[in-house]
Amino acid sequence: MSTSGRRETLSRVRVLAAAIAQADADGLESLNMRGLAHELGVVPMALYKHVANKEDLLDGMIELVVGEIEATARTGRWKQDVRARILAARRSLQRHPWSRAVLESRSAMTPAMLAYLNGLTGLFLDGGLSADLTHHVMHALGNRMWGFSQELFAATPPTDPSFNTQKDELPMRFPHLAAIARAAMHPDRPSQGGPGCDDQAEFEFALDLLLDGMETLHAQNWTSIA
Amino acid sequence: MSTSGRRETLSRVRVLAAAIAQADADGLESLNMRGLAHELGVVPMALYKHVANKEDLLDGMIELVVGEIEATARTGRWKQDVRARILAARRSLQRHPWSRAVLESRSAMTPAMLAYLNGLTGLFLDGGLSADLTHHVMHALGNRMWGFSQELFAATPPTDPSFNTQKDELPMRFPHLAAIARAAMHPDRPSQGGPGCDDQAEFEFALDLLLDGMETLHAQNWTSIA
DNA sequence: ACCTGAACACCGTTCAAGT
DNA sequence: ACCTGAACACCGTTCAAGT
Repeated sequence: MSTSGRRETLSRVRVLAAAIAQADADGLESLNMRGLAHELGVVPMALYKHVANKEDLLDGMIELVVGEIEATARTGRWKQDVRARILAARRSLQRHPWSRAVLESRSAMTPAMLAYLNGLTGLFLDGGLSADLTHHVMHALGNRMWGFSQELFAATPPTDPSFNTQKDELPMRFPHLAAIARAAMHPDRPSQGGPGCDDQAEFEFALDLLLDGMETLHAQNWTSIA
Repeated sequence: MSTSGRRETLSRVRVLAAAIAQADADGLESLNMRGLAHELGVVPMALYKHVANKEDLLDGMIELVVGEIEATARTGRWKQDVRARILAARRSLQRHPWSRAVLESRSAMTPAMLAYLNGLTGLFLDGGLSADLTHHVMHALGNRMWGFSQELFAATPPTDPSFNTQKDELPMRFPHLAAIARAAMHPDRPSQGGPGCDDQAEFEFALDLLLDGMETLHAQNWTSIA
């Protein structure tokens, strides 16, 4: 009952931190207001003093996580700096597997998100890219600017009811997929993200592909009003 | 009561079609089993004869929508063929604004998704790209292969409680974002997807950036075991 | 004025009672 | 055996009754 017990006084960041811990531990679908309140040793309604509702809770969680993205040191070479910054974002957000779904479900920007976007944009502009090109390459980066892999392609194939098929039949029906899956198997790589795929390597491949393309456009003095 | 009334006999595709219509009309969050049953003039439990549960319903909706992607004609030039196929996917999925969220929430592939992936992969392989490179470029395409814009960057800025700020203060806090927003304003473009952004143009810019980069790698006989 | 338990309005889905 | 209404086990959130 006393304030000196194991019960600390509630605050918004304490609520958000507990929510993050819960989502980290048991997944986003396990996060609910009642359980979160129980975890904090308070009655559910007590949470609503610190968050307006569940949407606000999710906004706050993202705000904290995005705010932790490391402001990487700058070398003056924009391509390297952008690369480092995005890989830093990836390190931060990968620690919270739920962050991708929550980020993508947000409809409004938070200050920390805007700050990250502003910083990334500044790296391009300071590198000499025009505002026009920078605007376009920011769009081209898309959600990859947060360091997410686009894991949909790597999702597991089967478990469909109408799929009453031996797994041996899959290569017959989808021979091209089988071919590239075989190619990915060849090297003895750590299997992660997909069958035989190195998720980090795939991410960096895609990022470098984009960055190199941007560099080429910049060198060509690309403009949208062609 | 008679089967000749306005009540047609229920089937899986009729359930799925009604669910798609509902999500198209009022958004994904408005889709629920009870309301869907009401719409179809049946009792909620009747749906469970045709879909195992709500997850299965969502799987089926995606299956139908992805199955409608046009199998575009082939010219023999892989870059052009991939471009056309992806823009066809975009046309199909853009008709259903909920499809992005549902697709990305799926953890297992459905047959129609595998068929689309297999077809797209085949365009690269038939174009002469190695299985190794094709595997990597499929990852690099990521969810853009479905034609989604990565709209997170274009989300609306404000509506944060701690953001007690005149909107005039935003350019001061995020000058780089203001600079590229100004650049996007310049031409008299149809505003869509973001402030002053042409969503379709941005999508094609990013797609072409990727395709051109892939072409360069292919010309260089790129391999992952460098 | 503040806190909080019960209650409300929803869900997806189970289950048992009816036919 | 099949269908279906009621019920169950959850939600997020409101609200009114306590202090």
